[in-house]
Amino acid sequence: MSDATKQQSVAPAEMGDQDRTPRTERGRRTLRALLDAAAQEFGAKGFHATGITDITRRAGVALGSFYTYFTSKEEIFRALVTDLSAQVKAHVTPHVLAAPDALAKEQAALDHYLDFVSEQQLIYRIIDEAEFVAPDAYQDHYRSTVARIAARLQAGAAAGELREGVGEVEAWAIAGMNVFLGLRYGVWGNDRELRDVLERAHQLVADGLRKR
Amino acid sequence: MSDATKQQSVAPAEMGDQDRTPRTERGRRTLRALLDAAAQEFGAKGFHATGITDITRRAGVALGSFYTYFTSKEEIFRALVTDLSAQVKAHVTPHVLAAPDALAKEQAALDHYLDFVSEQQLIYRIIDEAEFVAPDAYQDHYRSTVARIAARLQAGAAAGELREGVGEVEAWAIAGMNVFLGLRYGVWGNDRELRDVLERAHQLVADGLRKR
DNA sequence: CTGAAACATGAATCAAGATTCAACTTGAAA
DNA sequence: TTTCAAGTTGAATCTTGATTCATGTTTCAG
Repeated sequence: MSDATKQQSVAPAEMGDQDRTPRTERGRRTLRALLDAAAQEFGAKGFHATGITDITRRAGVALGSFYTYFTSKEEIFRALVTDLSAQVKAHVTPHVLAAPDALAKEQAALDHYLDFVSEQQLIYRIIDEAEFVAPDAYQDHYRSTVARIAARLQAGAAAGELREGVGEVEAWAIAGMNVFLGLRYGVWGNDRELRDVLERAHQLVADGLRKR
Repeated sequence: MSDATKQQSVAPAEMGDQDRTPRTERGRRTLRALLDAAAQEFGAKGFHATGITDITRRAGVALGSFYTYFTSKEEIFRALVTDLSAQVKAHVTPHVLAAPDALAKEQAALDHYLDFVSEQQLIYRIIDEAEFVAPDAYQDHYRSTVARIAARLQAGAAAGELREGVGEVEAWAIAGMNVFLGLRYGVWGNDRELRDVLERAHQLVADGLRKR
């Protein structure tokens, strides 16, 4: 519960009006409790089905306190998306950096992405629902994710490990592949071994479908 | 407007209660108008932001008439998802059948899927939102879509055109790829030439990323 | 110790919008 | 023609739940 939103610096929360950043230790604790509770509730029931009261109840906080930290339900959702996006990145990046070559990097990325999704199952759905609740946050997430993939691919090509000319389109394709595999085998069902999924996907990315 | 939901046989609409299938020509016309209007409204504003009144207003029908045909907002949404799912299939299948070999079939599938998405932009988002509004309809859609892809791949392998052993996992990967490319280049922006996207994606699926 | 400034509280307010319903029309079968 | 099932109508009802606010309680700098 208290690790859904670990070391986050959270939202600026300045929105034209008052500055809602907590000034006290007590305040920071409450804010954290609200974010963690919101992650659980939104993750389990979705944006529209969860009420502010659900969030405050789970956080062990009075209804009115919510508005000390957020101006609306959308605002906390948006903060959560930003935070989760950073978490995915933080979870995956070190393993990518540690991988020896371009193809291994893509495999590592998928591997630890599947990891994260499997662990965070419900919570991960928040990012997907953002497509409808906070489209800009959703686009930011995927645009920056894909930008990182594309940069890796180009570096790999420059190093002579990948075909010349790979770039943005290939990056979107890989991102889509990863997301669907995560949804199907990480969230919907744990039937098939993730290791098997990983190997098959990687073979596809590396060498395609054609018989040789 | 009147072609978003062309020759559909629409929903059974029997749900434990009365049979709401129209018995008159007039009734069938109204039902059609409601479905078309709903597709427009849901597509443009999303499920929660569109009211029943928005739908009936656009359909040129009184509020109460809605409940002659549907028991709830969710029900019409579900009917729409089922219908759109069938439309995508209908749009893509003939071209797949016409393609000469396994790889060409996958290319044709992506090609005409991108087509459909580009044409139907907003409307297509309905299927995506179903992940949260009608999860079972969403799963049905993708499970059956993927089943078709997997069957094609297996047939291709049997014909000696594809690697041995390709199947479900590869099919999910391809589906994810297609969906993301459709979202990025079909819905979000028409910047890059779809032909270029198509070629790059196909090369990836056929031969992978590795330098040879 | 003391008094703002921060923070907490939850009943009351308010708006939106889904659903119901009783009265009215239409159209085609008899 | 007549009649009735099918279809139409929109004002009224009902729920739900987000947001406000007036009133307490805590914290901490000085």
